Amino acid sequence: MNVRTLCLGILSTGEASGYEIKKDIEEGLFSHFIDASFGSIYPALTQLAGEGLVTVRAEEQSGRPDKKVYAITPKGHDALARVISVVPGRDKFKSEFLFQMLLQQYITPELMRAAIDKQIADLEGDLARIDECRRAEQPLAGARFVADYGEAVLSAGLRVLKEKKAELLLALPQQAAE
Amino acid sequence: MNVRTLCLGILSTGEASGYEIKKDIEEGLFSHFIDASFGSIYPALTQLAGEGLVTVRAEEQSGRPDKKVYAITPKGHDALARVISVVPGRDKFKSEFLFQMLLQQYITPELMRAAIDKQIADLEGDLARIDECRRAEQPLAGARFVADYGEAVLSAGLRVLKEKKAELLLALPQQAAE
DNA sequence: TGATGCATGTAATCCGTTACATGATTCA
DNA sequence: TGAATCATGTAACGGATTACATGCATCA
Repeated sequence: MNVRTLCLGILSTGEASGYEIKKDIEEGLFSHFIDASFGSIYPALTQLAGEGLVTVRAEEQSGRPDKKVYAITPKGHDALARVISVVPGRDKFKSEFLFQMLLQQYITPELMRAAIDKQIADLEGDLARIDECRRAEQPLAGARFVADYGEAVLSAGLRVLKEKKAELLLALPQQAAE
Repeated sequence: MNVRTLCLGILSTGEASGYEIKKDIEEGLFSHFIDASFGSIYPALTQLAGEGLVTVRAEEQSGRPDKKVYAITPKGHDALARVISVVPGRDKFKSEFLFQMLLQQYITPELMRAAIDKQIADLEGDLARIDECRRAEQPLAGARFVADYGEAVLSAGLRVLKEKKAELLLALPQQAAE
């Protein structure tokens, strides 16, 4: 699933500018299972507009570039329905953290601790974000399910991490645990 | 973290050919948080050998191309220790499945059911793989932790999915649930 | 006899990130 | 005064996937 489809999906919930789409991806319900940068979002929107799948409207602003507000068209809805109508591919999960834990013999106890603490902070941050999304009323049908799924997965990881942290640090050469 | 480092990491647990490395990535402990294809593994190994971070030994075989067995060198160990000694980046999780669940209004009940069933099968497959890894004795220090973490995360997702499956299917337009 | 596993490699292509370019406003 | 937010865009570059090329052995 590419940025093109992602933009179409977000626009299906209401009009938005490229900048706002980026924020949705970073802070919204999409945030914990999708990524995209401006460098891919802006070209995707231009392309989508060129194909008539979205419309553009320039909103004038003082002291800033015009805000380009995109809205999905019926043709865009059709295209979205089409690309989304295939059995989805496998989830992809990449974790430098787990790679590091596997190869812990090569790192210092300090780095080990820093890595674990960062991971805990990341997970807690993600959970907080999901919580916020829950508060805000979501226009999407599956919002609650996605929030529940994300919360379950993230808090399961967090739980294991907190349980095993002391053990992981104790197993290291010298140096006491926290 | 790139395929180069990944190969180095796998070779740190013992010598292997490119083909075997691929199998490790697909079936071993690495499988649920890393991906790589032959198209990236073979060039990475050639590069690594060129830099003296690994050695190559050709094992003759009947009726097949020589098997090239790679082994990490002290220089390779140093390089691995160096690249691994930074606080890891954020986990990256991509899920077409969750995207589809969010946009469920656009898909048919049949596809919905197929997607959920596939996700359940994928998760169960991953869990079975972790279980197998646990049985096999792992040379890596963090193996147990990574297995525990992976199992917790995957089974949390699986639990939610099974709990909400009926609900998800009932929420759809016509068509009865299973 | 046809799929799957073993075994290596290259080239085209895709898709995306990072960095750069520009610049006003607002908050601390 | 310096950072963060708003706002859009391009170009260089990187990194990996996919498809192609080759071919024997084994199992069902």
